[in-house]
Formats: sequence, C-alpha cells, structure tokens
Amino acid sequence: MDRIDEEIIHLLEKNSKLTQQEISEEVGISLSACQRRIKTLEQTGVISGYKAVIDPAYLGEGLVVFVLVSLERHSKDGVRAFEAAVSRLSMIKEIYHVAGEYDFIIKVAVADIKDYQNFNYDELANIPGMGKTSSLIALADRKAHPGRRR
Amino acid sequence: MDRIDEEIIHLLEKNSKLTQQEISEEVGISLSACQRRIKTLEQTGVISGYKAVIDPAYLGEGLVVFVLVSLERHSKDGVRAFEAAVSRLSMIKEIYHVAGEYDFIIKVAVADIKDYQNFNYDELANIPGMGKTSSLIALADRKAHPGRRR
DNA sequence: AATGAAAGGAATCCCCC
DNA sequence: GGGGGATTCCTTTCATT
Repeated sequence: MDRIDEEIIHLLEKNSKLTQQEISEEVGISLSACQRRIKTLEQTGVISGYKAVIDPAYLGEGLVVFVLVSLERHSKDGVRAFEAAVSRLSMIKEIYHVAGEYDFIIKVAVADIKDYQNFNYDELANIPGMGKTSSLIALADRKAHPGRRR
Repeated sequence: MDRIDEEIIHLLEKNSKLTQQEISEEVGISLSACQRRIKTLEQTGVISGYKAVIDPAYLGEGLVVFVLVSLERHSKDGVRAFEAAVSRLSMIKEIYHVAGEYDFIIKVAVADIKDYQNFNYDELANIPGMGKTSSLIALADRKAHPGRRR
C-alpha cells in the first residue's frame, strides 16, 4: 500500500467509471500494473464494491432528519429490542449507538415533513422502551460531496 | 419513469459493475432498450455518478463522531463564516444546517479518539462564532448497509 | 518475481428496423 | 422497444529484466 494505491483509490472513489488505462496514465504506471493493483485492492476488501449514486429527490428521500434517542432501559436487552424494531424501517438510513446524553442517533430520509410526521407518530413512537427523543430537521445539506484530501 | 426504471436503479445502486446484459435479463427487456434507459437516467441526473466503496478503516476513518453545534450569532454572516471555516476540513464528511436546539450537525470521520481530540482542540475550537457544542461518539454503526425497500 | 506488451474475448456505443 | 455491427475496453497469456 503506497502512494500510488492511495491515488488509485481516490480516483475510483470519485468516479468508478474511469477506465484502467485512464487511471494508469494518471498515476504514472503501466496498464497491467494498474490492473493488478486494482484487483488486489478489491480482493483485500479495501475496495468493497461499486455503486451508482442516485439522486435522493428521485427516491422520495429529499428530506433528511436526525433523531437523537435515549432509551428508558439501558440494559443489553433494551438496546437489542430497539435495534431490532428500528432495523425493519427502510427510511432509516444510518443508526449509530453513541455515548453521551443520548443512546442512539439515527439518520432518516423521507420525502417531506408530512412523511416525517407519519414516521414519527406511526413508527417511532410505537417502539418499546423509547425514552426521550429530539429531532433535528436538516434545512440544507452543506456538503453534498465530501472532500477527500487527507 | 416506470417500474422497470426503478428496478434498474435498484440494481445499479447495489452493484454498478453489473453488465448491461445482466440487467436487461433481470428486468426483462432487450439489451438496447436497457442501454437507452440507463443513458437517460444518467443524463437526467437520476443517476448522478458511479463510485467505488472504500473501507473506512483503510482510509484511517474508523471512528465516526457527530458534533452538534450552536453558533453565538445566528445572522447570515455568522452562518456563512462557520460554513466557510468548516468546509476546509477534510475529516468533516457531512454538514447539515438544522432547525432546533442546535444550528448544525456535522459528521466527522477520524482514525481514533486521539485524532478526534486533536480535531476538537486544534480545529473546531478555533472556529470564530462557535457557541455550545456537543459531541456524540459512535460506538458502533448498526446499519452499515442501509435497506432500500420502498 | 515483478513489469511491460500483445492477442483474444467481452461489453459498450451507435445506427438501423 | 428490438436487433446487428464497429469500436473500445478488459482479461489472459507470454516475453523481458
């Protein structure tokens, strides 16, 4: 893993449709060397897959809401039950178990506020053991394309 | 935009290395019809790009921290200054301007706690206009691969 | 053993019906 | 929406140091 691998990773992270030839020229090695490096990165799991990036608005997921959740019971069972109940819900995109004032932070993607209210009242409020929650409505995403400098 | 487009998007979102022929067979249309649909999805921006998925541990980004930030001044200038200062920092992966008790929620990726402390004291604390902050250390990511059922 | 070069096969693009 | 041909790209093999 040297500087050239890093460059290859950064290029593919930005645009995986680059051809191996373009990459090899960009980083200054031969085509076959580049091909072997990419294969190794894939096999060792550094590159774990390739995905298309879909416009959230099209998916009906234009609104992002972060929900901070504290549980009533902090036992292992309580945590498990919460995770099980929540992982069924497709609008929940990310769940993190956190340390601090709250127990979990979840990132929810829905179409609009109305959708979020339905989610909140019909789904979230019915989860057993749920204590205090706090919702942070995202007004704007200020960094759609995260930087990748090190 | 019909059910077939949805299926194509769904497949490419999981794995963009699928062949056009494989996709056409999966969704039950001809190869050329499938090609035209994909091209249209790309040109209309529904598919906005293709990316390689990189193992965060390899990038030295194994620890995720959410920071809730409230600003001292809520004027447009204060917000702008904060955004400008923060968008220089490569460890900040997502920034959302939110409504509620806090003004911003930022998602930070670093190697470990030590790294995060450096970030907190050297970078975050020096940003002008910064008021109260609250850090939520992610103990575990409970949904690394978000569901995509509708 | 690692790199560079070349041929065969596959996928993509473009014009046709 | 479906079919066919040319081009480009990817993979494998072989030669080189």
